[in-house]
Amino acid sequence: MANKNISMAVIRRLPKYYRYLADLLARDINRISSKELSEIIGFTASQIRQDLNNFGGFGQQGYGYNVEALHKEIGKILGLDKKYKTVLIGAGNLGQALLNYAGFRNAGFDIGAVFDANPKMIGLKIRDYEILDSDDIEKYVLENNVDIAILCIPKNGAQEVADKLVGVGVKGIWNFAPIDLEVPSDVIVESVNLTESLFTLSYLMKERDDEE
Amino acid sequence: MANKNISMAVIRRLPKYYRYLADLLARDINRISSKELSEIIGFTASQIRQDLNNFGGFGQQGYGYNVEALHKEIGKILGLDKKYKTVLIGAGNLGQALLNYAGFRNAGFDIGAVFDANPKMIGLKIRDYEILDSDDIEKYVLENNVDIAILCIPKNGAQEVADKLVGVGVKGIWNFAPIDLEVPSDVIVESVNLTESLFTLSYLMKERDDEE
DNA sequence: TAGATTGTTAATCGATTAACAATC
DNA sequence: TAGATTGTTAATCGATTAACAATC
Repeated sequence: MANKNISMAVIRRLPKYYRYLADLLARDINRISSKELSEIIGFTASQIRQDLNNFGGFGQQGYGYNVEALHKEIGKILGLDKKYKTVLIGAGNLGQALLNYAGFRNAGFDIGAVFDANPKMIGLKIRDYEILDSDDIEKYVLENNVDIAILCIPKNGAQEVADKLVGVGVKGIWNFAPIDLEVPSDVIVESVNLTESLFTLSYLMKERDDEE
Repeated sequence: MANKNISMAVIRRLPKYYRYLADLLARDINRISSKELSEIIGFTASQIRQDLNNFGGFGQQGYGYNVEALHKEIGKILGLDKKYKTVLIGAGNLGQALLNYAGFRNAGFDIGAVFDANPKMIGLKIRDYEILDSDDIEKYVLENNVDIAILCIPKNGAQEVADKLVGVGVKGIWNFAPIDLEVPSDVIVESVNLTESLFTLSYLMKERDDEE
């Protein structure tokens, strides 16, 4: 066991630090204080120092932080140097959008195969991937030691697919199905729920209109 | 001004209540206590009662909550009965995936037009929509009183497009570009950042592996 | 009525912010 | 050295949980 329980609030700020530091690097800025970073990222300087100190003392009194070094450190903290064998399940529009998404390679997620349950899709090629039959997922996962599955399937059936995946050793799921998957505690689920995001926008728009 | 400042934490739980109540309705369950709901949704009964009481006393002592009535109330709180004129900007894979996404109609977001900057895309038809030239967005927004824009374009240029949209009166943006848009305080931005979600998954996987 | 469960106040917990000694 | 800024402790703020009187 490595880390003293880092809270989710902190974890979800890390990608933001990483992104803003990359922007600074691109602008050839190689030194930044928590105060300056605070002004561009919108967190308090105090919070920034607290957050970073969860993982180590990356700064230097009187100087601030070295942008390149800090960026690299946060990349390591995020585990972007690790490689994970990944499969994509569901080759509909959203699945295809994700397949075209360059972010995977940067994050070390190597998509090995794409599956779909629709007979009309099986055998088609998208982006170098021949779409495989969903019935063969378990076999593939076992033979290829797949770590992570990206789930782009409808709500119905998502839990069953997740159960199957967990049964053959998948340890992480990036879930786009609008459902809260139930998995054992050693399996990680990170969900992107478009409906919840849209409903939140709806709420905020209504609240905005009420304030007039 | 209507509501005494509801915290974001509460707001982001509302869609989840709405979804679980819909599930209960579909199973013909028409009465539920905070304790029972707690067991299926995973929040404490106390939190559920606190959350709901921000908006009114929807329950009845000794009885619990009427599922159908509560579902309807939360729908109203979320503003799902309101209609918003919407445009989709960026007709790439993700844009197309969203266009096929049925959720919009339920949430009252009526997509009136689809835009893209790529000359090869302009004029093509997807799902009854002829893709229009991004150069004509401002004109369209003004003429049609568009309320909300869905932004499915790359990071570069996203801020400029947002500026344009705000300039012609757009009041809400559902943002899929991996950037923190800067907008006036009366404009709502709800972002879905896939990279941040993926990086969070990466962190949690690494943390999980460290614990072995 | 007795039992159940809410609405709401009070207590606790955790996260954010402020402050400042340490130190580069 | 003097000035700047971190790392870290203490204070504050806000969100969650517990408790219970009100009441259906």
